Amino acid sequence: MNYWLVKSEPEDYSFEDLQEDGKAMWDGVRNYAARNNLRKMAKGDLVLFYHSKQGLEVVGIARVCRESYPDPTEEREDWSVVDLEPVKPLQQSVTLKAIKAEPELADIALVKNSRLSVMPLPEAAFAKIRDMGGA
DNA sequence: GCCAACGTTGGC
DNA sequence: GCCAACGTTGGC
Repeated sequence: MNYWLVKSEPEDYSFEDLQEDGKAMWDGVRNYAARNNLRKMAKGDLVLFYHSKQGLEVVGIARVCRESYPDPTEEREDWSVVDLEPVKPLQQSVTLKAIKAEPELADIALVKNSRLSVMPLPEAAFAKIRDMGGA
């Protein structure tokens, strides 16, 4: 089991949207590092859902319900998608500020590389943020 | 709205 | 293969 974090602008697609939809095809990733991370996801892996731009906080937990497959909206280029389903929202969202205030989270990509939209998380970091969120 | 950080493109 | 120019992301 691996752990991940994905970003989405809530104006574009929020965790609430994922809950309403029941599942979502995670398309639109156009960054090779992020794509390669998508491709390493396995069914059942857990994913923290982060709201970028507005919110700047981890708001919920999702799960990979379909492993990576070629992006059906893209015919010419080699991009990938996965399907995600909601697991549950955090009781309280965990802000970027709170994450940055935790020394043990100082090395995660969310802090180190603010532009990466799909990133792996060490299990300990996943557990820490989940616990901070009361889930 | 600004701009730093990062990734990509393309000329050489 | 290098690197300057450009475009995009996302925190502030």
